[in-house]
Amino acid sequence: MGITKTDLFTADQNELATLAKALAHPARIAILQYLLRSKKCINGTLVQELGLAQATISQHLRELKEIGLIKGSIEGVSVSYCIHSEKWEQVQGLFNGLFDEFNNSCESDTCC
Amino acid sequence: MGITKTDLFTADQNELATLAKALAHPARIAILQYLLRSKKCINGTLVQELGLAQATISQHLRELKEIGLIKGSIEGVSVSYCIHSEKWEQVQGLFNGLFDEFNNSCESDTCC
DNA sequence: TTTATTCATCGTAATATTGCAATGTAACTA
DNA sequence: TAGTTACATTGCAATATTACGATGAATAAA
Repeated sequence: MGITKTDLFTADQNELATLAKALAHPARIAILQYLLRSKKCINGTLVQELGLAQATISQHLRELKEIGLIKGSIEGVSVSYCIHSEKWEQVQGLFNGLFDEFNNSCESDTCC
Repeated sequence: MGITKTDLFTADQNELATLAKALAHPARIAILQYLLRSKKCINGTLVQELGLAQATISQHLRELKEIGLIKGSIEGVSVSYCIHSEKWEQVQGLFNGLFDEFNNSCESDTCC
């Protein structure tokens, strides 16, 4: 049915899945990496950088913005995007929470 | 067109996106957490635990297996799944690589 | 051998995602 | 004001995902 049954899961599970979905496209990974390295970016630069159409980039930027991973501020004619630090730290925390469950349960003893 | 232009991106970007996609569903997060906590699991238990149909769970398990995050071994009538440790560590490494770019570039100075 | 159990696979319906051309909108410029 | 620039939004086509009933395959028990 193409619709996820979110009511079956915990808030954390849904949040983690939603964040993972935001990262689940190489263009969005590339945008985030570009942002992390150059502090900020604009749509036009990314069109040159990534080779996708302007409309497509804009759509990916909107997704990242809706999730809260990035924020954009108008600078004259163009829009400057940058990482949303607080959210980014929260994301790191959630993923590390998952990874820690592995490190705490599996690394020491022989599981499977 | 519903098809990702993977050729525009690096291997790492595509790999990270593919892994994120595997985590981009709360049922798969729940399965992984259950596995991390109880070392192993079988389809039937997850049906009870998650409340999704058996066919649906099987499909999610297959996705996780195809990516390499888990592995399954036949135990009589049932199939026992468990975390694939090596792959899991690799995943951790890739995500941490992304997170580190943030920690190295943003945390110290005032970016945006 | 028949029956039950457990999981995988198939087929299908509903919905979501990806990508882009075309168009809309807001701000700067002459 | 008219034109230009930089993005956003809309509308659409192609493809992917999610979910589940029905069915298939393999093992164990009677």
